[in-house]
Amino acid sequence: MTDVSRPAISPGASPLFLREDEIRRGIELLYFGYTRLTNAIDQELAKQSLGRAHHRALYFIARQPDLTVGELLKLLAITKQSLGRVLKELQEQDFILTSPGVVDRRQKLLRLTEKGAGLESELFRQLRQKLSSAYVSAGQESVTGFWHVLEGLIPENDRKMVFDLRGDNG
Amino acid sequence: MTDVSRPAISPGASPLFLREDEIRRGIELLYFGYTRLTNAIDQELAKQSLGRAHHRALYFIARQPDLTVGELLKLLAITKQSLGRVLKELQEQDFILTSPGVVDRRQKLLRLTEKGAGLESELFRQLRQKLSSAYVSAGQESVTGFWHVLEGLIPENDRKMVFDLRGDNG
DNA sequence: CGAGATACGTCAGTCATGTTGACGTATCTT
DNA sequence: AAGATACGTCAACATGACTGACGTATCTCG
Repeated sequence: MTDVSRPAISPGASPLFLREDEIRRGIELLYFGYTRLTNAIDQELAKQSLGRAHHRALYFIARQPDLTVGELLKLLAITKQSLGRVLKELQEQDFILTSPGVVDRRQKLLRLTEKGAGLESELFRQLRQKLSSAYVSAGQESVTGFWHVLEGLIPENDRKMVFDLRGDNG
Repeated sequence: MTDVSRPAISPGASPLFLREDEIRRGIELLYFGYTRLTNAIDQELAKQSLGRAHHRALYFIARQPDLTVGELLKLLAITKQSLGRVLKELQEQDFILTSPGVVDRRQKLLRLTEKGAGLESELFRQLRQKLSSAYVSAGQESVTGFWHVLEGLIPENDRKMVFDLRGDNG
């Protein structure tokens, strides 16, 4: 313990030894990065008189066609009343369509119309532009680090839900 | 072009060639990671009858004591009417105090009271818990990658503002 | 000095998105 | 047949954003 220039405990041994500034930097970058990414599509959404809430629904339905209302509720973590309004508006404007569940007829399966798929892919295109330029400027190794840290922010109980978005379809 | 199983151009050569799945993964992790991190302090805020908007103001004032209203407006990117309400409530509940600008008396300098500093540090403690456990589980190299990608999401024009939060004070 | 720009505040109305609570109906499970 | 589940819906309300208009104090500069 004669060398005071470094902690006796190796960096990263425990969360308690992380410097405050590293945490604040993460908080700030997450805040600005997230808001700037989502800003990227606000104009396009406004053209269709839609908001962020509509986009989130649209996104997950695109990601998992024939998603049920219950599954979407879990992903969005909002009340069914809130989601109901959003889905109603999306349906009225012909962005989504629904069908009764095949195995369980109480369920309602959600799917994009052609119009909905067109909008979603335009919105995705704009998000991809921003995100891939960030990926490219940071480099592939940074990208996997980016993923790993974010995965660590998701509580154990929610991880399966998030990971299940990948793999079982496109 | 006889091998359709891989693109002819090497991965990462240009943003256009990034696989859709890598982009969707980023969008989803950013969404879930960000919301789960911010969820971490909702209960504590509710105890004080405050919301997320109050926390954001509190956070930046803690980060840059004697911040002006105009600077805070740029950081938050909301209207002065919205911010006005938030600051008024924070002041009424004795979390912040203001003083006229020294060099320019039109300005209003914002600063935390002792009570405000206490609350901010408790909220920070909870955010740090979540974020440092993510940092530790991902490893230091992942953390720098995480930072680099997020920096790439912030438009050139905004970067100085974000980077200036560091360095000139704690 | 005086005109205009700037920093900040404020009144008034609106919108988007979330909440709680209560109830109704169809369908599935046992 | 009874109860659980999936979904819908009515009503009231909270939060945090917005636009537009206007007022005051202070600074800057010709």
